[in-house]
Amino acid sequence: MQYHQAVVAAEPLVTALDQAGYRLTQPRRALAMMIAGRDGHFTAAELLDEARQRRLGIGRATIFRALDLFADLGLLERLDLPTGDHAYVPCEPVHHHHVVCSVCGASTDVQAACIQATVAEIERQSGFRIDSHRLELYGRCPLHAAAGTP
Amino acid sequence: MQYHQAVVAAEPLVTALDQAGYRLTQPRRALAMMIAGRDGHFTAAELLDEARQRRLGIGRATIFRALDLFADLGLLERLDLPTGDHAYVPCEPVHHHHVVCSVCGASTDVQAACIQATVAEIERQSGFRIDSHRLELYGRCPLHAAAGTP
DNA sequence: GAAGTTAATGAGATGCAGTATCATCAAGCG
DNA sequence: CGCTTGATGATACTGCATCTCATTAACTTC
Repeated sequence: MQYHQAVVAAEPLVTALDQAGYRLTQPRRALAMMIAGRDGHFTAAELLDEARQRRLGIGRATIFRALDLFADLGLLERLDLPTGDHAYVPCEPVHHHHVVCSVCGASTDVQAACIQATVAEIERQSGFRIDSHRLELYGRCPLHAAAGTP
Repeated sequence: MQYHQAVVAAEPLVTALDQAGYRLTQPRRALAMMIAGRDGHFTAAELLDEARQRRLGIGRATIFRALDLFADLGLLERLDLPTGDHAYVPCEPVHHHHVVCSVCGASTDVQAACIQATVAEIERQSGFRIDSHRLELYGRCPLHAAAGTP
């Protein structure tokens, strides 16, 4: 059983496409449903598998295109797991960070306003002008916090 | 001209291999030199090119194995650029973060002790137990700070 | 310094993620 | 209904990374 985060409904994805002027095609609707049905992060390969198993007849290119599209619209974010895999996380289109459970893969978004101080400190330390940053956190969700204490 | 960070000497890489019980082979020495000669981050592909141009006769598998090895020993860290490319950065085996210049690719390490507070805040917010995190910062180094103000 | 042991190597094959191409299809519009 | 054009999917392709395995050479032992 996975740690439940609020399951994303499919409608926001579909309506966002509509509002941005993209066509609401069957493959896109199907992908929106598949994404909505997932907790936490998922990979393109997982969606490919699911689509194939369900005989939806959706091509690989379409899946990558749709993921790119959702990412452009800020509804998905692509993140890099420590394993080197690329995963996607459904999220709100505001700046935030991801916390990923290393046991079950559940993830959740967090706002970390206080990181601005850290960024400022780093600008001072390095002399760089920081434009953007990515903070990814790995740990164990409440249901797995007891497992394998490091 | 790139922003100069301290160029890493090859010896630490070589001695670390020795101390960890690995053999000091010619390809590994050559790669240590190549890595030491680079500022900032580099990709596996760049090392492959350099090895080929110099006719060192080092196989691609050897390069990837050596990079893995150095990464395991904590002498290199693999990081994911926003473009999706994988790069390696020579670094000290202590926890730190990387700042990467988006103009010239120069990078430098920073310690961000104050991030502990941020992590604690996120643990509280999310209920997760955080084991590790990665913070990657993108911006412009002192030499390119003026370029393309966003 | 020579011989033996075995980690390490390199060439090529293979796997796999992601992209490009392009003829066909269907969403939205009138 | 029919048109226009964005979207699709089959296929081929690219490029990074890994696997396999026979050969090589680094370290050990004597």
